[in-house]
Amino acid sequence: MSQDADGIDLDTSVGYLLKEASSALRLSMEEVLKPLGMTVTHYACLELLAQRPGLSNSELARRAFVTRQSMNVLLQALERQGQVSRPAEASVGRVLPARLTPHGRRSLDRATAAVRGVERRMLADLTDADQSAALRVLRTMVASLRQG
Amino acid sequence: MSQDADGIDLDTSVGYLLKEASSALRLSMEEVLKPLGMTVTHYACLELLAQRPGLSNSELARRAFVTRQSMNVLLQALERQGQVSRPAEASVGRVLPARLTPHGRRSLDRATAAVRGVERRMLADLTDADQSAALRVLRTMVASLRQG
DNA sequence: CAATCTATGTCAGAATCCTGACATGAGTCA
DNA sequence: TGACTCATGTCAGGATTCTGACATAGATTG
Repeated sequence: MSQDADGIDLDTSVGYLLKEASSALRLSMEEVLKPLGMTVTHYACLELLAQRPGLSNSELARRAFVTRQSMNVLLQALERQGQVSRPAEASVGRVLPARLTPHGRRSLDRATAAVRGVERRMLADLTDADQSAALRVLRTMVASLRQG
Repeated sequence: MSQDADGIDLDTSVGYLLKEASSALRLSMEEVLKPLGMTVTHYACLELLAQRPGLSNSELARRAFVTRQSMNVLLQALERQGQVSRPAEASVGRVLPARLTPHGRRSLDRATAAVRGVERRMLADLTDADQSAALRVLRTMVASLRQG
């Protein structure tokens, strides 16, 4: 039964539970975003632009955990829909800073309300101390993984 | 600055950090599994079969967080490679119980060692109490999300 | 100053995964 | 018993995402 002789016990593995929780969260988000005609990456992109206006395609990709190629096709679609605007040419280097249009802002507001509901449900049975602990532990794990 | 007026603050959002941690973990796992010619889902499938021999394709899919269609093409490939065996026809219903072959078992052992190293690094800076708290909090979040 | 390195945006192709659908077998219930 | 529901394995098609590659611009380094 020990983890040393046998494989990794999935029921007590932080890694497996991390994947499970992340998967459940993504599913719940897709569920509430679908009626709004939005995907999770789509929402993430708008939310990122709301908090850091002028983020580049590559930066958005990194923070949304997709490749810049994927983010670029999304940005092109969002530009076509008038939710995001980018200058025709770069003022410095090759970076094209993206910004939310008023239309994109309205889309985001609807999505944020929906997503906030999901996050609230996810945290409903946790105390404030639990949530703080979760933040600290998750940040520690990310840092440890990255310095590999 | 409040979460009520503005959007969701990504830096203090448990949901965003969950995705970030999960993404970092997946990246690290891909990194160590690639030299072994294995994907994360591939590894997950073998690990699941080691712990619950006889799991069906659909069950494996659920526990590996992919669709049964995706798991099925993986299982077919693993059968071709001689890592997994399934009976030609079902003895009851349509369920085809899958099992690890000795060859699959050896592949899994190599992968488990690699993955255990990743998980160990991820948890290196956490106390036992932290890890217990993480397990409890993650389980609570999963349960809350599922009863939506 | 020149060479190298790094990072960006973008294009094309391939791989992956999912959505939709079908037939089959088991359980449920009137 | 018969109708209904549910779950399984599987096939085909499409959508999404990634891998690889290229030219370009800034930073770094000798």
